Amino acid sequence: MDSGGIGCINCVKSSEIHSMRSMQIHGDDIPNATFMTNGTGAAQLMVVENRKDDDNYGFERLLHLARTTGASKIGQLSHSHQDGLNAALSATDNTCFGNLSQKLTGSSAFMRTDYRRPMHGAKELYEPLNQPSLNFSLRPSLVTSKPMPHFPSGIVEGSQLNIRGPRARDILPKPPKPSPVLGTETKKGTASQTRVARPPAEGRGRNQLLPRYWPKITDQELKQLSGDLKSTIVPLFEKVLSASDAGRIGRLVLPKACAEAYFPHINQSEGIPIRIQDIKGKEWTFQFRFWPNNNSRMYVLEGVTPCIQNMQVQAGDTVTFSRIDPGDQLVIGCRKVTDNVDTQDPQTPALPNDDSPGESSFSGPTDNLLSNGAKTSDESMQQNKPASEKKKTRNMKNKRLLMHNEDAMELRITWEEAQDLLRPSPTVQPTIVMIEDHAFEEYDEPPVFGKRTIFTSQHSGEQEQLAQCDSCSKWRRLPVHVLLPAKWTCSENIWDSNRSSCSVPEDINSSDLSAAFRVCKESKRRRGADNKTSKDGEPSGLDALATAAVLGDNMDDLAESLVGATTKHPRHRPGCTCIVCIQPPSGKGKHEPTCECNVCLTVKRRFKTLMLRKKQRQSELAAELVLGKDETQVDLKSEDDDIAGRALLQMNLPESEKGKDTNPMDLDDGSKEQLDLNCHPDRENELVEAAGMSLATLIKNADIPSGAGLQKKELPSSEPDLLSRTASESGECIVDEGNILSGDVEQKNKGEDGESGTDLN
DNA sequence: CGTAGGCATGGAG
DNA sequence: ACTCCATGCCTAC
Repeated sequence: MDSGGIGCINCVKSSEIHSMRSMQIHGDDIPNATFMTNGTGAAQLMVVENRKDDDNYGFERLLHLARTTGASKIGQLSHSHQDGLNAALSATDNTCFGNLSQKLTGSSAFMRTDYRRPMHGAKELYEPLNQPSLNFSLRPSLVTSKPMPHFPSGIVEGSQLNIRGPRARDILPKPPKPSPVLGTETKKGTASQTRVARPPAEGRGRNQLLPRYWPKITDQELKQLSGDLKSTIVPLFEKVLSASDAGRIGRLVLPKACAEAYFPHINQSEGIPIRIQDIKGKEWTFQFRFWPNNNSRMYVLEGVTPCIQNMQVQAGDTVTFSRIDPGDQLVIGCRKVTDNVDTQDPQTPALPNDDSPGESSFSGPTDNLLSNGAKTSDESMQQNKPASEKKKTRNMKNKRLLMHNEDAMELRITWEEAQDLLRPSPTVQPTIVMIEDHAFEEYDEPPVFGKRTIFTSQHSGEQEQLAQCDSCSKWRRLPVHVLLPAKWTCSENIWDSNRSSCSVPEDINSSDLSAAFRVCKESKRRRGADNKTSKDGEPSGLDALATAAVLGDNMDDLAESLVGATTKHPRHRPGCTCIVCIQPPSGKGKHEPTCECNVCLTVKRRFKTLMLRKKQRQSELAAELVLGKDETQVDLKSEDDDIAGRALLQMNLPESEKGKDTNPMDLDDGSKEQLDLNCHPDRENELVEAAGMSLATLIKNADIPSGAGLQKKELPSSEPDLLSRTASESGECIVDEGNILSGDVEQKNKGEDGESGTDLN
């Protein structure tokens, strides 16, 4: 069960809870509920927190809810969430566990839903329960907005919310394979190259190992390694090297749980010498020891510098620890960041590399973060700052990067929009269960994520549906009742054989399309207006930008420049018209600040317009600046960030969204957004780099003095805020663009135009 | 003064 | 509230 559970249940059982995605729902009676998935789609939880420390009424309701709906388990969450989760997930019956009445106080209660469809590796646990899948449909009044990355995030009032368990499978990464045995081939004849987190091997307390330390060696690598060493290799754990690990001090901090699980037990702080082979069979001797630390221990391997240098790994790269089986011989290996671009565990913090020219969003080659005694770029950059600020900056950077990795998998979409994408089989009627005045829909079959389409009326008054081909991006008319899968192409247009090929021209003229977009947009706006309560009466940065976009220039020239789009970027779909894909062949990389290509001109022009409007607003806010200077500055710079982000973001919108009559920057208009469930963690870098312009460059070229609010160096690193604002204020979430907005502008600028950025301050 | 060793600190989870 | 751990920092050499 160990190996079976690791891919799923154990993900939840372990401290992976931190990487779970959550959404909060405020109910009338249930104070606060959180929906969670473990990132593999393996387990999903309905968590209801009891916010009143001295009140456990929530539990009784939960219990009732769980029993009524057939949830298999109900339990409580401790404050750390983990104990409760572990206990609850370990329970196999349908009862409560533990001392709930006592533990619930000041804590939480939760129930888990089970699904008819067994999750990966969880068969034993799930199937015997034989529970129907549970789908929660919450009344509009229950929902509020808090982003739930991974799963549709951001909740908009006024919508029914269906939470359907197995759905995650459609959009989440594939769960890890439960095959800890080395040399195991997953498919006949070929070893898998999929890099997955493997369950930890046997060892003391291995169940406590954080998944980020789980070895992520591919079957192929494993096979090769085993072959090279002519032994069976058991991957134990791995660690991304921190700057200090790779530093010349030569101390590699070992994760405590890993050290205790797989290294010899040591009683003395001085520890013991330990011999570890590298993958070439060369033997190294390190001192394995610990430092007392807060009644605990901190394990380090000392003297690793020669080995680190020999392997030519650096901060950000991963060192792996394995064991030769049988026996206790340890093997140290490595995996460099560049080998690993597409397979980085989203939870694994990668070290920053501001200068890397980016094929990877989280880190490229980390040449300047190094170990050989030279000042790293990081250090150099911070040289003149006081220590506290250095530290702060460093931590902010780490935090930001961590978020990038995690957010890479985020799906920025509102719950309301998610509703539109849910495609339960039309023949299946949900069972409505009323529990404490809350209506819950229950479906036997998992729903399917559908393609976003536009419903419109023809001149004859007949309703029709417009859908965009994922291959050629042409819009096709479809019968109104049609439910499309998430991916749909012209060839699947079985309703119109004349237009069932991408080669057939679009039969919808642009004005019709624009009109349809407009209708959708207005409809959505109306809904938004009904639901949204203005926070402060001030337009947000996003709104200001959208307004600016409306009042600013049109995008015709950009649209023109998009003709002849390429698909050179491997992550982008054919027909993608993002700034990367529309690059001229020679334009890979940089455009000079003086470049006058359409792309650059548009970026510059739009940015200039936006900055002018920004300036105008600043003067209007002058009085407020005097009154509450600091606070306003924070707001302003956030808005600047928004503006810059959106100016760049705009460049990445699909061509279809750059219609002449539609406002291409209006993120409120989700109707015309093609939901893209792919994540493009690398896209923000590409975007800016492809344009060859940093924010600072843009500002310069916009020829606008940086105002009081424009403090480029201090662009906020609080991406979640920005992102949640994007989600909640605009009511729209965009997968790719969410990343663009997530602070990489700053990184980018540091890398390409750091000095200018500083000057802007 | 430079460096290494060892512990302390504080952010993050 | 608590642990973990990256790294700061003090002290001895």
